[in-house]
Amino acid sequence: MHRKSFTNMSCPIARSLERVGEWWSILILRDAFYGMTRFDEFQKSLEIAPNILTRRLTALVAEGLMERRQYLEKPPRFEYILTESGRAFKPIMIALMAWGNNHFAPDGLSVVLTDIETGATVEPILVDGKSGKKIIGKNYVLTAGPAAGPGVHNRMAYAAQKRASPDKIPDFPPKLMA
Amino acid sequence: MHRKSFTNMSCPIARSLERVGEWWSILILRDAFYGMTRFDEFQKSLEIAPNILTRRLTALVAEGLMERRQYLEKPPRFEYILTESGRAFKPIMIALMAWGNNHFAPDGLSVVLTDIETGATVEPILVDGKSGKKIIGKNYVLTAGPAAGPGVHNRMAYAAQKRASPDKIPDFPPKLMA
DNA sequence: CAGTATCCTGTCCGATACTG
DNA sequence: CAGTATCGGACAGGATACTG
Repeated sequence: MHRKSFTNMSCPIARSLERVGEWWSILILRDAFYGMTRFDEFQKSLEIAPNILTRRLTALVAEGLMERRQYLEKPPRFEYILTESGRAFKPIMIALMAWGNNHFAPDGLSVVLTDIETGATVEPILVDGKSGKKIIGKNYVLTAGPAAGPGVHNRMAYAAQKRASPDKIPDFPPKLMA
Repeated sequence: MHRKSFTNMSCPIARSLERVGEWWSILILRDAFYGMTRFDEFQKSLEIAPNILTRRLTALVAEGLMERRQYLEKPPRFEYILTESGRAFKPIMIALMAWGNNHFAPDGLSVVLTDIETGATVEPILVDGKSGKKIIGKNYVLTAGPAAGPGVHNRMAYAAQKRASPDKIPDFPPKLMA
């Protein structure tokens, strides 16, 4: 992160990113979620140098998050649209937004999530899709999944789980026991 | 992002980050969520150069995401613990994890979220805390909040909202109308 | 154990000029 | 409109040595 500051600091997402890392790509995705598709839309919005934008866009396409599609034969014109993986990034964007709004919004909220049917402002929270319970604080831990190797994270996750509920320890990953 | 590849590519979070940007800081936060607090825990886990770890840790403290606390008088020993803002980053981490799990997990899930009471694996989804409705796809848009300025995002958000529900347009931001 | 001190390298980015 | 071509600078990150 060697930009002095992100383009639009009144955006809570940008503010969030300012705290954690790098991220032209994410800002491009953000604009894509706003509905932008064309090179110069991104360029004007982000005030990014054209060569850099090309680079980021190319990378996003290579990573499968965006698709470059010709929408005009002559003159040849292209647009950049989100792929399914790209669209699936939206919850992260929303989570970043919520974080920025709740912790780094000195001047009030500059972006909110809106329910398109009711027009109501949404308060995004994470829940367990199965149980419907809110995911908060200490009730949930990151743990090793079926494909995990025997790393230090697994050991810590296993220990955390054991501390919390000794009788409910799952049987994976087998390697953990070794 | 000029590391060749992140330390542990079997971690879906790392895999996610690989797609979007930079991020030692996030990996440190990840480990903090796993329960790590000490310098050498982070160092061993991340295989990061000590000077870089110092730099990142210092930055995280400066940004208010972690706190450096002395836990031993002599010899002086310090630990790094998440602040409230730091803990609030967890949903983003979870969202990143879910994204990685759902879209970039060629070998199966290596990290999952676990309900500490029941031991069940959690399927994290975003919902509206007020209405309880799932936040998916096209039903929700990022829009300008009360503190927003008259930027292009506002115009696009406004347009999107108008397209979706012409009768439910909110009265903010006033500047938008100007 | 918990860092500090140097030096070096890579690359991400910024600025600018130019093209069909 | 949608980029490509060059050049330069800043800083994140890497390697290594050293300290109380």
